[in-house]
Amino acid sequence: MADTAANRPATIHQVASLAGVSHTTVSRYLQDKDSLKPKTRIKVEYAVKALDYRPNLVARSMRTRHTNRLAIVLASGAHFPGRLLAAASRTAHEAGYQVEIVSVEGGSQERSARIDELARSGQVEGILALSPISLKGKRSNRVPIVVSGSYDDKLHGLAELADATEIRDIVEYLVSLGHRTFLHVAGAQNFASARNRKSVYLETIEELGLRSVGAVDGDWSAQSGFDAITSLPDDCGVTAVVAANDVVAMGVIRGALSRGWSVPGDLSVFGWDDEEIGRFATPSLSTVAVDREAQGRAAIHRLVAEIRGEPIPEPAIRTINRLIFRESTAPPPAGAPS
Amino acid sequence: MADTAANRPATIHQVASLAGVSHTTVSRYLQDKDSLKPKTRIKVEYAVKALDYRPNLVARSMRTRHTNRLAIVLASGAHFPGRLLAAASRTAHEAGYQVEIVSVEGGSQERSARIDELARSGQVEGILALSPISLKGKRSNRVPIVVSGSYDDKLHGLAELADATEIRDIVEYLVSLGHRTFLHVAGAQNFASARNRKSVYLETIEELGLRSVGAVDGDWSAQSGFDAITSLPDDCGVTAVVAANDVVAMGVIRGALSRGWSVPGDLSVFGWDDEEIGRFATPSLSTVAVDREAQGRAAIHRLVAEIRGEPIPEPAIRTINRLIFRESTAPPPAGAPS
DNA sequence: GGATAAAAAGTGATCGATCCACTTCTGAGC
DNA sequence: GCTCAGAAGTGGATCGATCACTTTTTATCC
Repeated sequence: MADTAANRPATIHQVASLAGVSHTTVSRYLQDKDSLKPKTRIKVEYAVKALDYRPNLVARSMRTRHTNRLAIVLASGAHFPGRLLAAASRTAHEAGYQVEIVSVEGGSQERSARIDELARSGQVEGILALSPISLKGKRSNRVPIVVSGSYDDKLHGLAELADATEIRDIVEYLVSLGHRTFLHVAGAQNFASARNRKSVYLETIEELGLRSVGAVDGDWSAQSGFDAITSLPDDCGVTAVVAANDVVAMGVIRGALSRGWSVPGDLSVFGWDDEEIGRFATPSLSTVAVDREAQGRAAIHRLVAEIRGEPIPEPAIRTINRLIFRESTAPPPAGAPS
Repeated sequence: MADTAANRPATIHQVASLAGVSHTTVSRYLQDKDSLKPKTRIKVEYAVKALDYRPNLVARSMRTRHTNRLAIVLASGAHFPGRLLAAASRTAHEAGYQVEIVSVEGGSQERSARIDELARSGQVEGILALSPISLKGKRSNRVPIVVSGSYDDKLHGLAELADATEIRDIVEYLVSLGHRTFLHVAGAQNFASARNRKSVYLETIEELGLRSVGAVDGDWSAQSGFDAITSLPDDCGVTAVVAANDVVAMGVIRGALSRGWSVPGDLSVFGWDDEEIGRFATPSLSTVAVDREAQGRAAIHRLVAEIRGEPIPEPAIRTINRLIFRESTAPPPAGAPS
């Protein structure tokens, strides 16, 4: 009906003139409906509805100098942390921000370049990086960047310690079953979570006086787990594997079967992430249930605090990762050295 | 050095005055570096570098009325189509668009509302929906919306027919092994891909004169596959299951084992998606390798064409889905009726 | 009823880019 | 020297909001 020649969306001025008020009044209405006299409010309300008016967010952003948008950056190709993102998204929403997920291809430096570009384009107010990035010295960034703790090491304390603790718990559990000789198939070493788990694994092995036949650097893939097992010498004596995550664990199990080792009869395998398939695989996977929702919430809270210049919240409620014991772990075979 | 009092990013005017040219010239430089005389270009180039100038994209968008941004919408809980997104992202980039992935919670109507909001906020120029949405009559949307064919039914021909064909191929393959009695565990029925597969399954059963003990509606989860199998009567005689995807197939297998049926000895199971874990599961999954990259590219091409008012590209190169035969399928047990 | 304060509404500038309609400068070719 | 075309400058207008002020209206109190 009231379309302009160009068929453009209605502007605040059109609303104002239809309502018989000034554009300022409409603007006030948009920000706080109660600051208007009831009679005026009704007029504006009517005009907004009649013209099907939606404020142009680009114009608003330009004037207010903030976009109310956050970006979450992750490496394309890497596993997609769906639950974390959902929680992060919801948390950001509650804080008044829109979230946009940017999947960046290429290596670490390419990603960093893209993040830098994003940071300075004026399009987002903060960035949460879920993939490892290398921000070299030159960063005079305009917006806060939070690198999630469970994926890199800038976010001390958020989830790192938790990661560490559980690896130790896993090893201790396996020891309690009788295992003495271990293997760790680590994740990609540019991820801090992978580095942390690996170093805690090594520490624990040393402190408890156990034997490790290696801590193999993988890339989070099932293939890397498979390769790690199939390339072991026959007489290595390993009876328990701590895998970087559930997918790697699946590869480890398949590799073990391919050499005639039964799981868990000859080899126990522990995963990480509690993915759906782990519960239904055969054998089902012992794993670590990670509170991804809490991680997502915490990361966004931290980011929002940085944006607003508020004190950074302490990760008071430590994320609680729960060990889940299923079929892939059992006591070692009788013949194993102890 | 040249920071303003407010420490704001440099504007085009500051660049112009440092370079000793007009702001118009700088603007020209930004759009086409070659339209400037070399001497002028160098001056501008220097000023841009010295001030570390980045054009304010918000201001630019406001004036040009386009944002060069696309949104890909997906349901927050659903499985994340990583490969498709990566390809879509890259393709969009090549066409000059930034991609933002919006993960929307809630049901179909909530999602549609969010998409509508997105469509009219003036923030994106096109939307690719990967989750089922119900755009009711009232859509007078400002921007094109493409709903991916493999996930819903607006995008005729992109992948629907392909979907259909492969289900038939699967059944025919199983028949060639000797199977006569089938079960289909379908995906969530608000997904067109799930509906298509189901109807092609039913058609094929009928046309080939086979027996189906049911086409159970699931929700893409392993649990739904597990439940479908465990709730079958003992004497149903089923020897082959066509699952909605690999995760469902895992659940089916686990369910079969839980009732003492061996896979593939007593029951053959076919999956869909060729996910990494399927290759390493035990038994490894027979499945359909889907060309997600091609789907992502095609969807973006179509969306960009709609945005630019160009003719919609025909899905000329049909996405080729390849059947992969692994351990989860074999001839039926000797005792099965034929 | 009039003074006064508070609330409501209006006016015009502003954000940082592009676009427009000109004018002016520069240099090559004849 | 003249013409002509391309490059560059000039000075605004424009996009659609918000915001700092100013002005008008309303409410309150004596």
